[in-house]
Amino acid sequence: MPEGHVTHRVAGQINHHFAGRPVRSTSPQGRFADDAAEFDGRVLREAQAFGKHLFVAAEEVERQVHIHLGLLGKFAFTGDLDEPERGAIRWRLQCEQPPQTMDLRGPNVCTLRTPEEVEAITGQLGPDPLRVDADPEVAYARIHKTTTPIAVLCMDQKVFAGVGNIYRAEALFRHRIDPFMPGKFLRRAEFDGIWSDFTELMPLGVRDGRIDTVYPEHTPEATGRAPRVDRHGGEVYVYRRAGQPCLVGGTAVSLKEIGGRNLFWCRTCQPRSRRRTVRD
DNA sequence: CGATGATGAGCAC
DNA sequence: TGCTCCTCATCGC
Repeated sequence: MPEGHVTHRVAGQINHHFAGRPVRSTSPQGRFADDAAEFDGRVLREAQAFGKHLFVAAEEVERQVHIHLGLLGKFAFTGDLDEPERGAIRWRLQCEQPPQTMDLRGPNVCTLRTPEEVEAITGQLGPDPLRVDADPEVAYARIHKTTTPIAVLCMDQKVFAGVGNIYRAEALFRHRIDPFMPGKFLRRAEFDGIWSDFTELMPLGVRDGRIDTVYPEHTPEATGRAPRVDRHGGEVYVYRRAGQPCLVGGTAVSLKEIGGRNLFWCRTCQPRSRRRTVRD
């Protein structure tokens, strides 16, 4: 479940359940065993998310656990200290009081990083809409000087940290932006719309644990349509709705692979723009 | 460039 | 039963 809202949500859960408490740290699967042992018996200090990257610090340990979920990684929290070791658990974190078990499976990255390495990783990232210190001007400057399509830029972690396939498709739809528009031709108002969508929608994703992007007038309750059924659970306009009617105009939603990822958009609501030569 | 791999839920067939 | 996938580093051509 890996867009930035998941990482930030998990950071909150780790802090809630483990921060300030001594932990058991193991790697039932074995691949993280030596590193996990460094945290074993320590007091957990803090988990922090930067985009899709998660860092966990413990007292008296210089290095931090660095986790990137990739496409498949998942966290599972339970209040059961005897939770069966089902599947390949890369990292298991437990505390006694109150009882809590956290299991991490299938991450792209799970390793210890020195403070210098942590800084190098976070320094590569663009502004994260879920962090209060995020500076959107950094993202605008990068978009403003390239001919790369805006749909690709929205997924570039050096432009927006934490944004993934769903939020990019939905933000572009909500602002009726042609996904193939070169970044340098994006209008300032369009950029502001994208950024404000990320800063409004992603915190809702952190809070609810699902991605909802439809305006009140397009919800199932407002229109009488059936709720969406998909693994991600949220109400969206175009993501993974290829061939189905657009919720606004009825046009079949389009799908095209671009940059190795599936892009969903509506050709009617997000028409190919007239040639643009001047930014405003 | 494209292929590969971490891994398992959810859904189509 | 099999395919997809909210990702991205790495490898080979």
